[in-house]
Formats: sequence, structure tokens, C-alpha cells
Amino acid sequence: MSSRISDRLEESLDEGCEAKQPGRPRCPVTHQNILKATRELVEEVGYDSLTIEGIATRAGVGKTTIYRRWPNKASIVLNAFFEDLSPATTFPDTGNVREDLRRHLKKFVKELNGPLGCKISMLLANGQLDEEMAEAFRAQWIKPRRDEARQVIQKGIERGEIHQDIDPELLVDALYGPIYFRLLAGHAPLTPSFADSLTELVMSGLDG
Amino acid sequence: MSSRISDRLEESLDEGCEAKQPGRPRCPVTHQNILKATRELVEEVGYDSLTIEGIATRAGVGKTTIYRRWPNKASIVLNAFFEDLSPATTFPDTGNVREDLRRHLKKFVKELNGPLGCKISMLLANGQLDEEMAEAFRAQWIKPRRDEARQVIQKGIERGEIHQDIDPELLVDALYGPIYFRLLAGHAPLTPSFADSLTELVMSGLDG
DNA sequence: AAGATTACGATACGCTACGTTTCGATATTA
DNA sequence: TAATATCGAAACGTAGCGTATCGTAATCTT
Repeated sequence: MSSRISDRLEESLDEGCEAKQPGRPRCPVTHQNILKATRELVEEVGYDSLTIEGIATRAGVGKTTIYRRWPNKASIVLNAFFEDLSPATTFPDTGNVREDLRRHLKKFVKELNGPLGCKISMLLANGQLDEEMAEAFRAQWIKPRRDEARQVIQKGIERGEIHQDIDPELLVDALYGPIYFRLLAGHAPLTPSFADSLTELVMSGLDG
Repeated sequence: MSSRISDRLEESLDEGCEAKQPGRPRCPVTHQNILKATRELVEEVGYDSLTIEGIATRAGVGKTTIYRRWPNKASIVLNAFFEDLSPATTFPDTGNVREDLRRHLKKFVKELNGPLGCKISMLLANGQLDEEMAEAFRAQWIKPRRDEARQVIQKGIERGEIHQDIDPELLVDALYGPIYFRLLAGHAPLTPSFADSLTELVMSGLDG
């Protein structure tokens, strides 16, 4: 029930595992066509105006084929975007944790102004209406990135660049929370200088 | 076109301005019944399962009556919630800005764990799909609260409790952004101690 | 080679909700 | 009283949902 999306994602990643089941196999090209059509249509008409029938027409497949592979609209979109999102923004390694974080925030902010920003906010928004979607988004987007940032911070603590009393988990939120907030609320622009001054503000007073 | 919601909101606030137009006047009780039914139904079935026809039935009015007053679902919900949300969380005034902020964050976090949290996240989520909704949310929820917080911070700067180089705008984001982020992403709980340690983390190193 | 099994696209289905229109009745102003 | 605007009820055409059925195509098993 609560693992429907995960099941489908696994299923689609099982291509290497050739169990040689009887019957006609699913066409992998069709799979890609559907995901591509989904990505295109979301950018053209937005998530709420996106329809399964529209995807089917654009992809040149039957509606049945889509329902055979995904349970609902949300999971198709999720699947379509995670194939696109997967390559994580890697952290720089300047030897100085503060500088690493500053640069990463700057790069992240810059990317959020592009199509990535639309995708993230759309996935987060739909997470509010669909717990399944929210869970998948946390597991596949939020968590791996938080883990990476936390490791960088941990390294900074071990090197004595950040005070050892600081909770890495909290610091990650303090650094990235405001960025996500501006992305979603849109009350102020996501500029490179925002990333700079935010890093400075948050990191001041955290010396080891 | 882009002022539809605002128009309707004005319209509904014009009750004091008695222009004495001809014809049967709109029943104000009906108005309240519709908004009440909307609030109840959103809590019961969620925003996406909310239907105009459901609201009409619950409120005991015709569908026509609703469409005569609001252009779409989003604007009804917006209207219904802003009537409920209006009483802003007032800031404490302990004489110490740091303490004021800490207490306010704590109170805010506590409230977000209740129905307020559902409403905020729902409104923010729908703002991603509906720019009109986003604008109204910023104007009627985000902005007044940011203004209030910024004033408190400004006072702290003038009193010498916060360094004068600090951008109040940025500090507001640094304090409240992470809270909204946890609310929306749900990767970590919104606990009172989170508010405490977040305040401490952000405010450290900002002394006048 | 034959048969079983599964996916495919096309089509049709019942359903729900949309937003609009029409209607007779009702309340208010001039 | 006449004009005007709102009211609830009902019916409308439209769109998209998710499902079921169909004949065809591809692949595995025997």
C-alpha cells in the first residue's frame, strides 16, 4: 500500500536482473518514451494540467500501457524526474569546510533558478498532497544530499574548523532551509550573494 | 485576470460600504456557511479531494451561489483560511531581542504541529501550482509576519544587541526558513528544542 | 513447431467533478 | 408596483479518471 512507488521504481531498475519470465517482455523504449513525454508536458502545461491521456498521446502509447506500469500521475512524474535528478551536486573540496559549504550553496542556488527549481518545488508541493510522493522525495532527493552535507560538516568538526558542540543535522537545516524556503515562498530572490551572506551569517560564531 | 482573487476578497470585505445597490443583497450568513464548510471539508478529506459540489452540499447552498462569489476552488480555500489565520502570532517583549526571538520561534513551532501546520503547508503547496494563490499567500501571511520579525530585529540592532552589519531580511530567513523547510519536507520533527538550538546556532556570533 | 504467457494499442465504459445555463421564487430598492 | 439581483435546484456538455475487453504481437517452454 505505502510502497507502491518504491515497488515500481525497483521494478524499473531490475532490468539487469534477467529472470526470463514467459510472455512478451515490456518494451524499454516505450518506458523511456513515456518518461520523456512526461517531462516535456510538465514543463509545457504544468503538473496540474498534466493528464495521463496527454502523456499517452505524446508518447504514442496506449493509456493501458501506462497504467500497467505506474499506479498514478504522481509516481510517473516522480519517476520521470528522478531519472533526471540523480546526478547529485557534488561537493567541492578546497580543504576549508566553510569555503566548501559556501561554494556548494552558491552552486545550488544557481541551479535552483533553472529548471531544477521548478522540479524541486513541484515535487515538494505534491508531497503535501500525497504522502507516498513525500516519502519517495525524501528518500531519493533530500536524504542523500543531507547525508553528503553532514559528512562534510562532520569532517570540519574533526578538523577543528567547526565547534564540536554543533549538531551537524541542525547546521544542515540552518544552511539549506532558508534556500528551500525562498524557493517555495518566493518572497525574495535566490541570488548568489544571498548564498554568500547566508553562509557567513550562519557560520559566524561556530569556530572550533 | 491576475487580480481575480484580490477582487473577490475586496468584494467580501466591502460589507461596511453600503452602496445600496438595487436587487436582493447577498446573504452574509451564506458566505460564512460556505467558508466554514470549506474549512471543515479540507480538514476531513484534504485539499485535492475537496470539491465545489461537496462544499455546496455541506453548506446547504446551490453550486451557483458559490460560483457567483468565487472563481475557483483555490480562492475559496484561500479566503476560508485567511479569515481563520488573521490573528497574527504576536511577539513577546522581554526587553532582550534574542529571548524574544527564541520564544517566538518556539511558539511558532508548537503551533505548526497543529492544524495551522496543515493549512500553511497546503497553502504553500498550492502556491506552487497557482501563482495567484502564491501572491495572495505572500501578501496576507508571509509579509505581515516578516515585517513584524524584521522590526524586532531592527530594534535589537538599534539597542546594540545585534551587530549593525546584519541584514534583518537575511536573519529572518535564517531563523524561519529552516522551520518552514522541516514543515514542508518532513525529514525531521518540529520540536521545541529544535527552535531553541536553531536560535542559538543562528544568533551566535551576531553580537553588536 | 505448437502452445502458453504476457505486453501492446485501440476502443468503449461508467464515474466524478467541472463550470455554465436556465428556471421560478424571493428579497430589496426606487 | 416595477426593476433588479440573489437564491436553490436542476440539467447540461465537457474532460479526465481508472477499468475492462479485444485482437494482435512478441517471447518462452515443451
